Amino acid sequence: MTDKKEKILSAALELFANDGYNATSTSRIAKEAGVSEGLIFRHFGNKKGLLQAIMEDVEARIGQLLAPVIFEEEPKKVIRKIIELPFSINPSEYDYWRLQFKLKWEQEYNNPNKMKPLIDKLAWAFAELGYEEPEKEAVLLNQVIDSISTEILRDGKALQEAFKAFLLKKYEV
Amino acid sequence: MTDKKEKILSAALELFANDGYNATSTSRIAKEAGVSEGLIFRHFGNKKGLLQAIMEDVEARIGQLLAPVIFEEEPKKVIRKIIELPFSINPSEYDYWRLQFKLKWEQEYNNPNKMKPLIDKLAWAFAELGYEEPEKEAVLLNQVIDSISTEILRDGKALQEAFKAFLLKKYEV
Amino acid sequence: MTDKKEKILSAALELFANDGYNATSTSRIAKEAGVSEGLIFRHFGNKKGLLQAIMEDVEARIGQLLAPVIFEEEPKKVIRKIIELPFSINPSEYDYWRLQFKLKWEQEYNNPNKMKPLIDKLAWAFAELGYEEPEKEAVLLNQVIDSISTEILRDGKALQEAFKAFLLKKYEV
Amino acid sequence: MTDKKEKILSAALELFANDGYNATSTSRIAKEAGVSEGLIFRHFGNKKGLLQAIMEDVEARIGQLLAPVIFEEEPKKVIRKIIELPFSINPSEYDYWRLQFKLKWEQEYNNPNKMKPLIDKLAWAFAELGYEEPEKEAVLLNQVIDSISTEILRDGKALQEAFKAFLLKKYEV
DNA sequence: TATGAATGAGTATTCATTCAT
DNA sequence: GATGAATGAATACTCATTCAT
Repeated sequence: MTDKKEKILSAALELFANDGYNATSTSRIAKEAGVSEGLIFRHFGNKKGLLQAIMEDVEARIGQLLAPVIFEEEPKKVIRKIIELPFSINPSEYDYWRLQFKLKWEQEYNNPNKMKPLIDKLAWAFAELGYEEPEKEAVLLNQVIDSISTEILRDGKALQEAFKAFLLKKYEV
Repeated sequence: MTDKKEKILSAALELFANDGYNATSTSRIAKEAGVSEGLIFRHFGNKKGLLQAIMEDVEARIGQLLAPVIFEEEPKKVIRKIIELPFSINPSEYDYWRLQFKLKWEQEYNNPNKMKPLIDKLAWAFAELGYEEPEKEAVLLNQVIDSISTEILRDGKALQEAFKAFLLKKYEV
Repeated sequence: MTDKKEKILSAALELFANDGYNATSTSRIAKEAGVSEGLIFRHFGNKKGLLQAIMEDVEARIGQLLAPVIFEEEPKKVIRKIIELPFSINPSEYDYWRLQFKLKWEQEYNNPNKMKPLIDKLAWAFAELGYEEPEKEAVLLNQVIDSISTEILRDGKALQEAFKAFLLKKYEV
Repeated sequence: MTDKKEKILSAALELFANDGYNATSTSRIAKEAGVSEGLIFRHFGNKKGLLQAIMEDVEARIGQLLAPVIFEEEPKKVIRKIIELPFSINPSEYDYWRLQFKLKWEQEYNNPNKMKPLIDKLAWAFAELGYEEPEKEAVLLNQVIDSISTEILRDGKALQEAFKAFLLKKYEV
């Protein structure tokens, strides 16, 4: 991948994540990336193609983040790791996540199955631990994690630290 | 309020809620409302003014929806009512809520204090019921409600009904 | 029809006729018409719509030009009038005709039936005059007229005047 | 001439002939020719240079096609051969001719003298055969041939075959 | 109040062309 | 000879907004 292509990707990620896809013009991306506007289209075909290229990165990163949870074998640790998940995101990667969350509301890019393996793993863990309705417990915890992530991405992680402790205690993990 | 002004408001609400604020042009709003484009500006000054007018409606409706919870005096009923909240939204009002949730991600329009009275009431209820960390429990439940609302607005309420029962049981309300 | 709409039509006609449809940009049309570029699209939707509006004018004019021939009742006069046809076009209308001829080569706009009534009338005249193969004679003369028109539109009518006399004599009309 | 240079020429010929010079982008030519866009400019300097190179080919082919007429010594055969001319074009060469005819309307490339030797030869033949106004007869027949060619290139030769017989008979050749 | 003509700045995208390799 | 990255100007078209009526 050429230098300029990467510059386009990172400028676009930042702008899409902060201002939204529709509110970001290709001309601003080009300016921010220090690149001619035409180059965006040579590399990505059109604006949507640029977004898709970024989303591939996003999905790769989600995979990386989820891996340690998916491959954890001890039920309690599974739950602990999930609760810690939103806090373990490197702030330098917040833009990826912010974009991911923003796109939830644009049908075209919403992929609810992305979190499926995580929920399945959670359900397994709750079952192991003898919870009565493990699938529902899994969905519930996933929702909480989702909300916490949203808030961290919007307002930073400081406010939520206390909440993490609360959850770890509640789930006894 | 004149007939045409109302038509503009309802056309704009629908379009903003479904396609997003930026992706909706004033010309489409005018067309959908069966009104000249100029009239939008006569009534609301500019596009942002139109959004603000709609958001005032949205906030009024949130108030109406929250009132029965806020004024409930029995702790268990407070919690039950909150859990039932997202299911009690009339589908004809989904657009208001969808818009509200979409704008969460556009800083300018995000007002995190909107839910403050609800969380306070919840905290009070949990305290009454002897929970150890009532404020955190309140935040937790609010987050879950938030997630469920998101999913209902996106995919309809059918899928979530089972989950409601699960929560009511979990909180013993 | 508003003043500015007409100005757009006449600027576009001139430019399309001289430089061709593809080689004429909407921005140049706007400049030539003394009008904002956006107005072209408000009035005609898109560039093709503008061309179509012009072509409707063109066809109306063709109709007007052919009428005296179509309604002529005397065979010899039919032929004479057709031969005189290309010379009777008002130079102020050359742009309409030039455009018409240019578009012959763009499938989308080529309508070979436009001349059908003329050829039919010619065939009738030749039949009346006892020609052996009146339909073919009609096609032949139509072709000659077509060629002459082409040349007049390109180089002016002076050069072709002598040729008109030649044809009138040849057909004894 | 290298392989790739020829591929560019033939791709460009096809596209220019069918879509027109202006409507054909260098990038499409490159794609069609299976060649990098830069190579077009290496070989032909610019887009116009490419067109000129093609037009040289076109003119060579016109020369070849006219030769048998020009060198014919028997007047009747001259006329017969000219009438047969548009039918004797190999369909694999239609693109050359189509382009030639299309460019007639773009002043820059219109060369009305290209047909001069043919018209002169025709005039000579008509004079030999005792026609009263041989030059005018020559121009007339040339025009007819021109029209027939146009139609053959647009719609194929089948429709015009009957017309050829008619002309041969009319001119008694 | 309401319209519809009009605008100027902006949008995504395409184009012919250059240049280092 | 050939490529592919890169550009700057242009292209068709859209947008929010103004204004005379």
